[in-house]
Amino acid sequence: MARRKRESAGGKPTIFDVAQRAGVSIKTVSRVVNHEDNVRENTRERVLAAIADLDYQPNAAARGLSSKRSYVIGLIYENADEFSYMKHVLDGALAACEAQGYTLLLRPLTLPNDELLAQIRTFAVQARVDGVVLPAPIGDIDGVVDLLKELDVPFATVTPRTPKPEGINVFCDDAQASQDLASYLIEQGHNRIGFILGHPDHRATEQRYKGYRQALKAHGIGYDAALVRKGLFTFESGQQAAAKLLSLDTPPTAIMASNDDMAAGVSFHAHERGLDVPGDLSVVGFDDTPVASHMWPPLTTARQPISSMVEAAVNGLVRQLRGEEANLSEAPFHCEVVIRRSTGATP
Amino acid sequence: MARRKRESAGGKPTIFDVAQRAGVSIKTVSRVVNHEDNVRENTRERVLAAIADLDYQPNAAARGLSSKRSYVIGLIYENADEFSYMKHVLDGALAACEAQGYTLLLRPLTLPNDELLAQIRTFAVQARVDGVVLPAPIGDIDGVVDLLKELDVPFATVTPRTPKPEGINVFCDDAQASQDLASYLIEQGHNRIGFILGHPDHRATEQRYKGYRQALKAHGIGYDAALVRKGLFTFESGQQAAAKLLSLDTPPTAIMASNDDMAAGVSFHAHERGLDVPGDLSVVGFDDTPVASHMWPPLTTARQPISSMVEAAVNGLVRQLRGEEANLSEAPFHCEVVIRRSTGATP
DNA sequence: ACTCCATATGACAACGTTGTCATTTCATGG
DNA sequence: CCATGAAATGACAACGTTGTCATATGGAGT
Repeated sequence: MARRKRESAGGKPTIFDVAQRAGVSIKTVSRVVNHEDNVRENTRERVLAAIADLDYQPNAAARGLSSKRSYVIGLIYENADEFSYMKHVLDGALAACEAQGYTLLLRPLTLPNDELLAQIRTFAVQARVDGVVLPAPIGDIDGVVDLLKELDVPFATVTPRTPKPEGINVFCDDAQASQDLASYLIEQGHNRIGFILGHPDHRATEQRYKGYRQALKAHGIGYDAALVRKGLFTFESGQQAAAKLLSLDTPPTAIMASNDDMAAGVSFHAHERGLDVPGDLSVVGFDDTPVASHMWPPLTTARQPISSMVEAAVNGLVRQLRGEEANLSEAPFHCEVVIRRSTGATP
Repeated sequence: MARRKRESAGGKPTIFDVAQRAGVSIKTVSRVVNHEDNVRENTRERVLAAIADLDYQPNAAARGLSSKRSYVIGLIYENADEFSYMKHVLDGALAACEAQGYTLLLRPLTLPNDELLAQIRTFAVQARVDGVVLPAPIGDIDGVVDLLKELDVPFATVTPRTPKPEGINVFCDDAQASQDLASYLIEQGHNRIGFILGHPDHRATEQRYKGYRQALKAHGIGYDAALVRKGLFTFESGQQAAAKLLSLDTPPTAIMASNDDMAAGVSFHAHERGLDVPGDLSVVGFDDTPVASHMWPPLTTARQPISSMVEAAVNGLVRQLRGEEANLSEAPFHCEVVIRRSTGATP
């Protein structure tokens, strides 16, 4: 007269309650919940009705214990002060995880970091994640991808493509966007355009630099090494690079920074020198972070669809975890150029 | 000759492996792992050694299934465009969770939102969180706290204190910091000081307004309602409020905005009008977000120890979950005033 | 040495799923 | 009407911990 287990106590309904109500075995309920084949339509409906009636929610712990999967995806990221890029990463990752029924587990890391690989190993093993997403610059770092392969943890990177991409890789046309920005400046009459490189550990750095050179070449403008300075993607490094560039005997009339923070630094320094932007100096950034539209003057820049890229990465990862084809498009995501008031015609 | 279970397969070591190696029962291993009493020092050491030898990590799913706790803390937050406040919230929450052995589960919400309570209910029930952290402005919203009490989900709020605080509440001295900022302006010679209110749903809004009025009163300056404008904590609302204030017959010589984004809007608008900051207009913000130090001129503002506050909230919550006294200090956290170049003497 | 009690340890049954394999059901063709 | 095999369903044992309760151990007091 009674099931052997779960005498329908006051707690949350379990798979037994649903099975009893639908008049089937727990295994059939499990099949319905997990969208498995070989369930008669009629049966499926009865089970779904019982689930709805009882407001049944599968117990994640039990599921994880039995299936040996955690339904957790790890997001390993650089925890820099500037977080606007990561905000978009987070939005995309959360949206995709939610849609796929996965939980997102955050693992911030500080860079540079000698123990990086050890920390990632600990995280990957200890947290029992089913897979890991590696946005730039983490996915760019030597050894990270190899480590995850060694640990046999599925992963997806969101970072400019390497010659031989490993695992799932989502990327965008940084170089093209950079070229478009530089071309725009050239069309405004600029022919001495300063360029501030990004952090050398970010693969995007070389892509953006490449676009700059391509634009010069396409317009027949000679390359001047004095106009290219190193930077670190920080506001301060942008200030410093701007100071050097504007102290040249023939200073540039426009400066392209490899990201918005450095561009803000350039603009800040120009103001300190009493220069007008864009009257005396045009300034260009990259990323379209909030600071780009809120600083004065607002910044001409390029916007990456970061959330969508990360969503695509998570979706690909989940498909792989489910044993399906990862099935990622080979085409890069497209960056959009945003023209604002920080750029104008040659003085 | 063999245990009944777990013939030491190739997989991860389990509590059985540790028990065998240490020559004790699994229950004793469990006791050691969970820091329970009544384990002889000698025994504890043997178990710990075995754990270290095998690199044993308890299985979270099994633990959760057995103990009926998830070891997950939910963080419900407003997913605004501007994320610098949330970055600090996140840092604090992650740090505390990591230290306490809990996992953080993120639940972004968009505001305003008619289905807010339903969404929170779904999250709290479905995600099986052990507790929830509610930073401002979520913790300020009518009904949220009551809902969690009804659901019997432990929670901690990080938001200005109400007359009768419910659950764990962590807060800081917003009003005092605001008063200090206003006093500083008055000491610089300003006596017509504009004030831009924050979003009416944030409890911090009234606190910061209160500090402004207290400073006026303390210095014997009359209150002028025309100098106080509504805002929404956004850049745009700051611009608009500044436009109104600067169009007055006798415009203010300084404007206090209730946060940095609005202050950036004020500064932006001042530039559009051709005004010099701080020569013609002093501008003050609140929060010390990255934009405050990166905009031109850099912004005088007040900095809250948000990470520490959220850490304290999580720690209090965890203590409560463990059945200990929540044991929170009654003293508010202290905000620090940061003087930068956006403020100066009266023109 | 012996009792007694607190302390330390162990045996074993949950916990709620999924995986494996056995069994039933159903349509189909002979 | 029966044999056949595929589709549908079910029985039951994991999964790795913690909670409960029973039992062993050791030291203090006689």
